[in-house]
Amino acid sequence: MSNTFWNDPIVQSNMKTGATIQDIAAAAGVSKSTVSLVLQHSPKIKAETAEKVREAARALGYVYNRGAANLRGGRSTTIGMVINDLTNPFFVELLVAIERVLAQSGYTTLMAHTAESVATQTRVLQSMREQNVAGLIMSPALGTPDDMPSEIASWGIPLVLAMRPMGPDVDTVGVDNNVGFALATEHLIQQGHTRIAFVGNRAGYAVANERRQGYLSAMARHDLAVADEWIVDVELTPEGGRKAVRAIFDMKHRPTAAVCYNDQVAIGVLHELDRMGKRAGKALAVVGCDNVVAAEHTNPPLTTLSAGAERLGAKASEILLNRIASLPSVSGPPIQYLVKPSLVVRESSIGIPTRAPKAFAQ
Amino acid sequence: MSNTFWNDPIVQSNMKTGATIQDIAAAAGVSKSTVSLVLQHSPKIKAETAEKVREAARALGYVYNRGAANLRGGRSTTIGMVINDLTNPFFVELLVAIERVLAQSGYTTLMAHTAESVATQTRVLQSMREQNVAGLIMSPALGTPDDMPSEIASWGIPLVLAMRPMGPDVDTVGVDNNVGFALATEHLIQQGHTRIAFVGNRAGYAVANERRQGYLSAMARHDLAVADEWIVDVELTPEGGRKAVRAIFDMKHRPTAAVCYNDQVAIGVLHELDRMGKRAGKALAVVGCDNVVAAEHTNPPLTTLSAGAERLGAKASEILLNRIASLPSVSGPPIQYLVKPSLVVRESSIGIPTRAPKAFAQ
DNA sequence: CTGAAAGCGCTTACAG
DNA sequence: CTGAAAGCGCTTACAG
Repeated sequence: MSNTFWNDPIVQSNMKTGATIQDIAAAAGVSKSTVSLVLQHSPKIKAETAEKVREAARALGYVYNRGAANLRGGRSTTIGMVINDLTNPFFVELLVAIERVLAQSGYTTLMAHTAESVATQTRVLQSMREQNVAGLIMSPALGTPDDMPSEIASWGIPLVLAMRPMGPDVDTVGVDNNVGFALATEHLIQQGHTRIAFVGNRAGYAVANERRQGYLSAMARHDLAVADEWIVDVELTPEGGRKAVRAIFDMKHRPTAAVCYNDQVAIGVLHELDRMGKRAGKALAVVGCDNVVAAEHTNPPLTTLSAGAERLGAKASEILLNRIASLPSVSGPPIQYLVKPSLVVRESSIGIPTRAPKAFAQ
Repeated sequence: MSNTFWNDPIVQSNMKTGATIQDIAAAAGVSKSTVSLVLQHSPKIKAETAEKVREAARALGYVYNRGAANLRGGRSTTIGMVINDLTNPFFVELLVAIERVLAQSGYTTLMAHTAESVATQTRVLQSMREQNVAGLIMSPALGTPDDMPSEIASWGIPLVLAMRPMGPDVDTVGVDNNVGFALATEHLIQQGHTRIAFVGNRAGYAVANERRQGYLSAMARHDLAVADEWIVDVELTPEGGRKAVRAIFDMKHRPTAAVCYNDQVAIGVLHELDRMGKRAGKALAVVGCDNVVAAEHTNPPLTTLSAGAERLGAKASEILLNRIASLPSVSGPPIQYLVKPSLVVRESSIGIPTRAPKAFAQ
């Protein structure tokens, strides 16, 4: 086991297996029941007894075994979080916000990343179910089957969707994409643009449809025609954004502005413009969506829609915790919490440095 | 419970509490023991019996209760991951890599974020201990007390540190910062620079010391003097990088190049240069560290040190899984897996666009 | 090849 | 205010 030729890494190899409430009971001269109640801060136990028990627990280096408690009590204090894309900083900000709120409420977060794979997502959900999670927050992978929410419901596990709605019967936290993208488009129109592209089309996916629709409705409202080629179908990545710029500069009736699906795409757009020796805001006005932290530090800084990952994450946690608290009954109608985004105007859409970025509320 | 004024969200409120192995045993006409063995794919059970049991399990919609199994079996299949800073994409890439490897090995990842708070970290570790994690991977918060690793060892939980070493007795996965920053500095010297700044000094922290030391050793090796003010002490954030640029352009003997603590800082440097109407690579050659995905899409693209978050994460998981497998004994000497970073050269350090970035191995 | 029994560490009625 | 007893869902020797 130990070897004379090296120093073992500091791992306590033959620990006495941890103390249990049984050991505490013996040490304190009371019963297991009493120890358990003390640990739960029950008012039923006399203060002196409680103190004696706590003292014994301390002396024995006792560690509460939450798994055992959950098994016996029929509860669970872990919550599963399933994220489709952690390479997008927006989802990381969301994750951090959720983890913080849940931790404050005494819950532990099981984290899983699907990388937009439905197969991975299925596996991960199965695993979380076996881990007996008390609830799930999920940003579903693209292509998730429509019946996934009701399948999860049949497991008896409350579910809150984040950012990607799947119908009115599922608790959801997200963004009013239609309103947001109309706002972004209006901003560009107000800057005098009439030929405006939409970059990052993904026909068939709800969120993409809403965003495109918001853009189209603003264009229509101002009687601005939209050429087919202006709806640029590229991947929702920086690389997609770069490709879109090349496409745009090949068009005969070239747009002078572009609304991007999200900041990831917009960052690619900014990058390709720079590589071509062009300046965003001059050669092409650019607007993104999500207001990731990095959007403040792009060159030039990126104008973008903001809904507040922090707030959305907190709301998702709150809804889920309420559902869990009311089990086994259901505490009210399905909740669709949709934030109307505001526009954070920076240089990428207006061509001159703004020293004090203004947030225009919708 | 149900209300006539709204459609309840689809949450199964009065689920029959899930089937257990007991139920399966009854349905299949065998004992609990047999069911348990079938579930573990034991070769001791006859194929026909196993099939009959599996059939019954399927019919009852049985879900394995991993918590109960772990309690009885004295094992644990969850691993805790404690990350100091998820706003830095490098750590996200690391997290994703680790989570993927652990999931493949049948482990579930408990995730926690400390935001560099030692107090939060202490709380989080306590919670993971109560959750009975089988092991811990941790990127410790700045200012973590030196005895934290031995404290965790005394709990009997294997620990692997990531990116931030805490002495030779603790299993660690990380980067040879000294070698890396010497390499980065040499690169700038080869470009003809003689006045080179180091941006992002944090005296007293091991990693910062190593990085500064690597820079200083390269300068010394080429007999280049280093003015005190060139060691720029700023926060390790984009904002810190911006501040550093302002400081540098106020110096009388102004440096013409800067080695940055990490990509986050470098991105701030690039940004402030742009705001001042200057071009990185021309006005100031810039090198970062981490090779985050975004470094490829900055304007101009960022030259940076790369150690491969993917590889580091995989290695950390592998080391931890080996330690767990060998418990309660210790499988060998402490492991210090230090990657020698390579330099990915892009435009920010050379002033002209590189179409095909080359990676110079150390 | 399969079953009966004990027990992982805790909580929760139920008595007293 | 405290204790004895049952049991959460599983695994693991031990018999047969």
